[in-house]
Amino acid sequence: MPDHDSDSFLNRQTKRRRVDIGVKRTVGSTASSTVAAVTATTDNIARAKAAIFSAMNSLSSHSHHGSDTDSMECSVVQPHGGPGVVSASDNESKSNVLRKLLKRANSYEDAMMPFPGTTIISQLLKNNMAKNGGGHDRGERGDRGDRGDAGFPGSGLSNASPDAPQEDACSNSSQDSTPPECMSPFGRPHGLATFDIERLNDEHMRAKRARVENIIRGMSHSPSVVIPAASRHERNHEIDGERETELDCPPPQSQQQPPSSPRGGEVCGGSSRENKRKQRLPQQQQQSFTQLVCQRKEQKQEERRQLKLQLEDMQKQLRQLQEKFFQIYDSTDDSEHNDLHNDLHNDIGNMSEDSPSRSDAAADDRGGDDLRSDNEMSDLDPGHFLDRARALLQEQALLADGEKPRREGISRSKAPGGLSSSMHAEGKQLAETLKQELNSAMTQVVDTVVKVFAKPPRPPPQQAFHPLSIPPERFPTVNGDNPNFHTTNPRLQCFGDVIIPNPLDSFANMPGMPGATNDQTEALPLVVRKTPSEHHQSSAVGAQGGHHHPALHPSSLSASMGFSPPSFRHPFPLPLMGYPFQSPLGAPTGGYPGKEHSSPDSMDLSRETTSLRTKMTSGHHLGHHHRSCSPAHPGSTAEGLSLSLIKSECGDLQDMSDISPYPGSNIQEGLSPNHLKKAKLMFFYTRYPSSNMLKMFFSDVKFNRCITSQLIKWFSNFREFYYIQMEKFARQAINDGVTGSEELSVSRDCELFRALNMHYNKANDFEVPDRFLEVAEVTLREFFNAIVAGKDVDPSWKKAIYKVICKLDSEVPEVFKSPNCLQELLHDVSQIGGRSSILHNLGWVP
DNA sequence: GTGATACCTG
DNA sequence: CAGGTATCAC
Repeated sequence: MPDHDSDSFLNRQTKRRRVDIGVKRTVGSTASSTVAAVTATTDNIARAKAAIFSAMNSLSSHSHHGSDTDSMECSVVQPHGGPGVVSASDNESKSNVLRKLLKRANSYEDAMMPFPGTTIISQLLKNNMAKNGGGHDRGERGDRGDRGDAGFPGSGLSNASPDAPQEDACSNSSQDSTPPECMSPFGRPHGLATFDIERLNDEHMRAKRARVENIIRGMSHSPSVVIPAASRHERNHEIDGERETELDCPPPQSQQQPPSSPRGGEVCGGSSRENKRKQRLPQQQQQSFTQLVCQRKEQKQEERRQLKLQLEDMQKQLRQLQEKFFQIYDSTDDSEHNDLHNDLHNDIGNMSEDSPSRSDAAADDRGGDDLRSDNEMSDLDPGHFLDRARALLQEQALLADGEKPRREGISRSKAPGGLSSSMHAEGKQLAETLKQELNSAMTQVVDTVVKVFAKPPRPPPQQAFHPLSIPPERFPTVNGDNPNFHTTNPRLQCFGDVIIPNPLDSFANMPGMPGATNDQTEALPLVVRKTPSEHHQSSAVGAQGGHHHPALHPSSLSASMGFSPPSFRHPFPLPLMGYPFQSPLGAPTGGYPGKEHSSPDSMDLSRETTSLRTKMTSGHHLGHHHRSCSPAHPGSTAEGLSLSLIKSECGDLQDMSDISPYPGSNIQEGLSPNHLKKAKLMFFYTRYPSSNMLKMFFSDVKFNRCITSQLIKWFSNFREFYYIQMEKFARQAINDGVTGSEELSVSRDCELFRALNMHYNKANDFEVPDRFLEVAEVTLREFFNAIVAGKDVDPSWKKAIYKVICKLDSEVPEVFKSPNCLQELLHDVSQIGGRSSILHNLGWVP
């Protein structure tokens, strides 16, 4: 609304300005121009309509213009001297009415507008007034007249009116600061007796004159006359616009005048021009004066016709409205109908009166009605009253805008009063019926709305858990895992997660999850779990079991292994997160002091989770445990409510698409210590893994930007340490007197290797591939040579080495692709104890 | 502008 | 190991 208002306001202003300007330009065009202008602006139209509507009445019935009216009109009217405008003829009366109406419109506009009399209407009025008053003075004079209400000095239309006057006018205008509010000056034609026609003629003439002058001016731009426009003040702008301005300010002027600028802007751009114009005008005017007058008359008549038509139109509409109004009552109660009818007629009759007086009259009538209505009201059922009011409102709604205002007021006021006691009973029934209907309608609407709101966010409760309950068949797994075990297709889950169900719903539904396995039952709704068999299948390598939630599956291998497969999703989605939560795991068994993160900030959470993870790792390597960072969170609630998942973190929905290609495995929200360990081991094979590779080998992690970045960062850090060690040992070798890189070698016994192994394979439970030793040796030599060559002076001297090393990456054994690779590898080592088995798994053993 | 990387710092 | 920043390539 505000915008609209402001806009409208601006528009109005603009329009107004424009109009004003237009007036000035055309000046003389008055009637026609005015009409056009009026039609041009919707606002004006609306007002005009209202005015006309009221005027309509006056025209049809009485044409008396109460002095009150004038007084009411204040700014505009008063100046005129109200009574002054006595209508001698029908035409005159009409014109007066219109004038009043227009005045009103003006008053409205004035209030809004910076400039008082700028409105077209006001100008029109002025013109009319001017005619009456001076009938003859040229526009210029009129202007002056404005300044001095009393003045109206130069009534002489005298075309010839000399320049002096004109100039004066300018100066005067500037001097006279006729309050803009009062455009009336014009309006207040002294010669009230003069006929509208005359006035119109005058106006037309002036307008035409002005136009002609403008044209002439434009054509004959005589430089000779240049008068300093020292005194021009725009307050006159109105005047100028109509008269002097018209004359003085040529089109250019109008152009120059900034619409927005207040009067000042209105000042004719070039005083010189004005002067010129003024001087010339007289001549010009004389020439075409006759023609102008004729045209003016015609225009005016046309305008009147149009206005009449409009009024008639409105009257028709009013009748229609009345009919409708009565119909309503007819349907309800005849007796009342009559009353209402009468009332309405009375009102209408009042309306027909002059608008101003009408309003008063209406008020009076209303007073009477009110009294009556009050009495009746006491008997009236409130509901009844409301119903009636509603009906009326509806009716009104159907009607055209312009006219309604009045009617509404009337009808409303009457409505109550109109209700008769007889109607009371029936009315009650009607009211009841309406109430019921309304209630039912409202109920439906509410239900609909509720449904709409409830559904979108996430499918009803059950849907929320769909991932779990949906039959496998419907969601074929990508990796070909046994569908039966894949109730939790990662991808599906992800999508499902996107929509966050209402926590309450989730809880509510939890118990009844259909088709939920035992795990599921225990588990949280969103938790995705695999059955033991599923776990095995899910892993490429096969073998690991442990995807179960520790609590649920304490015996799972995972528990024993450092790696716990993540299979559990957080049941409670955080409302703010647009993302699903997979709770990584099981750590949750409550083993972790983990914190619950209710914080919506996913980013922070992610970091936090990571940190926690890291800490946890270092702190306690919970044997089983959490693979994902989020692990910590779940902890607080045994249920695994791990809000931690919240961490969907960085997770952009986009990232969802990055989900690992291996749906078979459970996807975790974050990286766990085990992932770190795995990454370290992978470093023995690849120093520069691509993001795709990482996704491949960390298929159990839901990849998103954060995860990817983190993994990359891990490897970056690994490299950093690696190269630091290489440089360190290279320099050490140099210091030790090593002369050639050939002398350098990296063996499992060397200090360098131990340092590296300690860093990447602290537990030393992993057999470092020989290939790594080779790469390490190459790297060491590169550093050695570079340093020896003094390349280290170059800040980027290591880049060359990096290039070499990055090409030495070897393939990472498939086993690493398994989420449970650590379990497998370590398990084999620890449980089986056979290194050979591990090597075998890694493919290192033939 | 973004992502990847290197480098530095804590 | 993570955070931050700078650089480079796309």
